[in-house]
Amino acid sequence: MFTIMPDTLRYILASESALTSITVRGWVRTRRDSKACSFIEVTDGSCFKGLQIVVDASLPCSSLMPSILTGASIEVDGDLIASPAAGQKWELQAKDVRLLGEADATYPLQKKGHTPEFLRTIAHLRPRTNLFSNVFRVRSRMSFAIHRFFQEKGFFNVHTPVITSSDCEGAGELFRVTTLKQGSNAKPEDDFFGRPTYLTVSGQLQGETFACALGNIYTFGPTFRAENSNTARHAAEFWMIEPEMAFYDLDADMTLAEENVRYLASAMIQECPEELEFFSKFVDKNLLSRLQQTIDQPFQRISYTDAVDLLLKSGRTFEHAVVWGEGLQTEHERYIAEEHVKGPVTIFNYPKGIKPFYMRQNDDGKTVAAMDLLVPGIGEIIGGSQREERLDVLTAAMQHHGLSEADYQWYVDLRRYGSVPHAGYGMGFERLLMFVTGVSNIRDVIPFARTPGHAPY
RNA sequence: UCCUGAGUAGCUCAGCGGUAGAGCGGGUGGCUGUUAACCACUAGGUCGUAGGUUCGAACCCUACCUCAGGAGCCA
Repeated sequence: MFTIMPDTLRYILASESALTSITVRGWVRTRRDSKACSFIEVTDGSCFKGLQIVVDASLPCSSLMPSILTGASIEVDGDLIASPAAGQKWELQAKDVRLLGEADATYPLQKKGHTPEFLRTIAHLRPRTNLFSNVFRVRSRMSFAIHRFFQEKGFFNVHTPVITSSDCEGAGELFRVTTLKQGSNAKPEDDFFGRPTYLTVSGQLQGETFACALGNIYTFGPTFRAENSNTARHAAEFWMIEPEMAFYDLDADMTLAEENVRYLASAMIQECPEELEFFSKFVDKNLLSRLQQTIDQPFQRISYTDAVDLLLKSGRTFEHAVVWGEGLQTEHERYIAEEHVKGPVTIFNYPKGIKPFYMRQNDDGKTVAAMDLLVPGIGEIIGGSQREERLDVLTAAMQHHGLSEADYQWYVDLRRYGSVPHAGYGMGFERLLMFVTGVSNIRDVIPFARTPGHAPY
């Protein structure tokens, strides 16, 4: 049907001059009729803006107008001319309009605002809305920016497995992967892989093996947690970026994490200006200033011990008591990021009792070289650590956590053969997207959200 | 999983013991280089589900389901 690749609206709307005899394809947003002509607003997804098409009532194709309802797909031949009316620079003076696919009155997306909750129930159609087309264009560009950030620094992208038999301890509940029939009493040895396997909760452990070979690596892929978490910030399937760097200590790790967040805030401003304008106007009025502040101001770093002190001295009464040795609660993190620092902040050197076995023990004997990067409004966006590279300390920690060395033999081998200091972190891609778009629910920044009890597509 | 709140027309909501309502969207007619156009008319509902209280329940009670906000777990 199409002999040439059609020009997108992104290209056409950026035109410096009028264009004759072009063809446009897209989906109808609205149609308004007047006596002499009809106005059709069309979008094709290539950019936020749509194109106004003017169909003269004298054209034969004007008889199609009653069937050109919101949601229909059309193809239009015409000339791109300067619009005589306010509201748009260009418009397409139609010569012929063809209806490609009609949409009747049952089309759920009307010419009016819809709630994100309703749009979640029609996840197959919501990318056609202003909000979601903007979100998913940003998602694509941020994904590319992440690869660019690491590739420009010479990092290698490693594809760690999705199916794994190792539990990255501390990361949460796992989804079991099996070919055994429900209710069968077959043993794990009879299963497809001859052992229990799961969907990965983190590529970190495998990432470490590649860092200890290629130097600096990163993973970027789907991650699965079977936690019964029902919040705006958790999904059972999400995408995570996990860099792992040989010869990095915690300080270098934190520096990279900060640079990473700053780079992506900058990419948002530079590469998604139309989308940013939309989000700043309709989603989060403070978005632009928050991104600008992220770029301009140095990130603060506060040790866990100092964080506990400042919380105790804040004069605030918190719902959960502030106790050294226990995790910081959401209200504590929010106070630090949103009221004390008023910007991104990294908390480091957490008590070892609340952190997993692989984090490097500090000389004080009480803390480990762990860090969390918190941003206002979202909380933890990055969590990382320097890894324990000393064989004896690692095996002792494993014993203390009740883990069998045999299960982690390959991981321990990294400390047995040419061990080096190394560090890494995990950044939640969806949380990053929430940060750069202002969208407040994780279900609205991932194409098809998987949350407890919900996987309809 | 816990706490709180909400489920009424395709969508957004009002009604809160006595005949089921509005705006948007759809249809019909009118007007207009219109901008989520405007004006008039019109069609459209087992009031989340199941029980209960009552002469009478969308409204009160109980259970369940779903969704949202907050909490925990974390990215």
